[in-house]
Amino acid sequence: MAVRDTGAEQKIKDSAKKMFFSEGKLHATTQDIADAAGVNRTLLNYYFRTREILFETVFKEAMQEMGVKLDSVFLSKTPFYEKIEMFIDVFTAEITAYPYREIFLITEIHRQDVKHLNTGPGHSQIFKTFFVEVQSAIDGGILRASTTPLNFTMNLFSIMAYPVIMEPLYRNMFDLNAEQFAENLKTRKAEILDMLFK
Amino acid sequence: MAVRDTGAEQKIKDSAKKMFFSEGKLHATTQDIADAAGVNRTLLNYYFRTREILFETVFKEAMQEMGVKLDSVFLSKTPFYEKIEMFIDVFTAEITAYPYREIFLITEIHRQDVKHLNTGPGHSQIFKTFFVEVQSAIDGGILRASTTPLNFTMNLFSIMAYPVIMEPLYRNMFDLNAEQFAENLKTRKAEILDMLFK
DNA sequence: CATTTGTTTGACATTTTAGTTAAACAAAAT
DNA sequence: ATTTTGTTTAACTAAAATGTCAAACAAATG
Repeated sequence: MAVRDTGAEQKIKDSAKKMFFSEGKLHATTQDIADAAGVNRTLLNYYFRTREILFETVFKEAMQEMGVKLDSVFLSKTPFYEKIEMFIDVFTAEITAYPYREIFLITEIHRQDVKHLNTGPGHSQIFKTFFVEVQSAIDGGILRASTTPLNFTMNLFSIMAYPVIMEPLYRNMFDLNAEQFAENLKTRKAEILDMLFK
Repeated sequence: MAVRDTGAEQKIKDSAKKMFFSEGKLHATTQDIADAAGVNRTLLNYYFRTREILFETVFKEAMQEMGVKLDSVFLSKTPFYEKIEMFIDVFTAEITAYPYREIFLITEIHRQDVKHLNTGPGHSQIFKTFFVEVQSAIDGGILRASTTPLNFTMNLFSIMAYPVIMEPLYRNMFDLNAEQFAENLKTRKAEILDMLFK
């Protein structure tokens, strides 16, 4: 049978991911997405039936991509400090590419009718395992005694993600241009490690 | 002249603030807002002319309210550590009441046409003053030498705001119910202070 | 080269949303 | 009691956005 695959379907998904997750255009319409992809809007319906399904598809793909990458870090047998370093590197790459992905999820969850909120089930177990490791680091004196695995993990996510998301606001508040802000972000890995570890 | 003021205008603003800033319903329509306020949708147009103006109005009000509160902290003559404690208390109250306010701003900024992005001008100067204070704390050995005023401030914002915003996702990822999550948030002030200060 | 199969388009229908208008209404002032 | 002024509503218009459909198209297959 003839399988042509001119790449339109992929172009649409890439375009949607870029608008939603990279550019933060949470109100993008199907027309916006089609235009950015350089295809006719009807193709969105041809490939994905409805706009909702397109949303689900790209979101699930994005979450799964991240899941795979984070798992490769969390499940590795590296010593704790090096593991966190790896995590920072991987997560920084993710958040830089898709700073608004989680925000997209949250706003979709909060929309009138919640249909596709699943972040994937297996995650909870992986974090339980990771939390044991963090607890060992606390008990072993590598981390501050005042922290907990949950707080440690949330802090880590927060410190890496939030500044990237808030860039437009922070640049205004702190009077920084794009270069200055980008330059500062680079200095943060060392800072984060120093802050989290004792 | 007859000034009746049945409170509809205020009800609309409160309803909009609640939907956008508290509940994170960034896609709320004028009908949604009117319904939640218990008024006829036409009243939104009567009082605010357009939906855009309503957005601007509630956002400016919300930012100004926060500005006043933060200024009262930043400009107070309290010693540095106590000042940060005050800040955490004030900001926690703010972020609990309006967790999605800044996210709303960011998504509006990223919308096709950027019209009302002004966060207010005076802020930049206030932060410059605060940054001097932070630098003194670094020089005085109260804060880690590896930090900078900018990083210290962004970390503070991040750690407080992000977990609240991400609650629906984190509860899923970490398998927590609403009570467990709320309980944990309460433990964070001590943790944050311990992490930020040497 | 005709057929099959998947792809793409334009035209249309439907739904949703924002904005307008004129009239009804209610309370205060004259 | 009537006028004035501000408030509220229903009905309507206009625009924007989603979804459907039939026909055109292009490449591989027989």
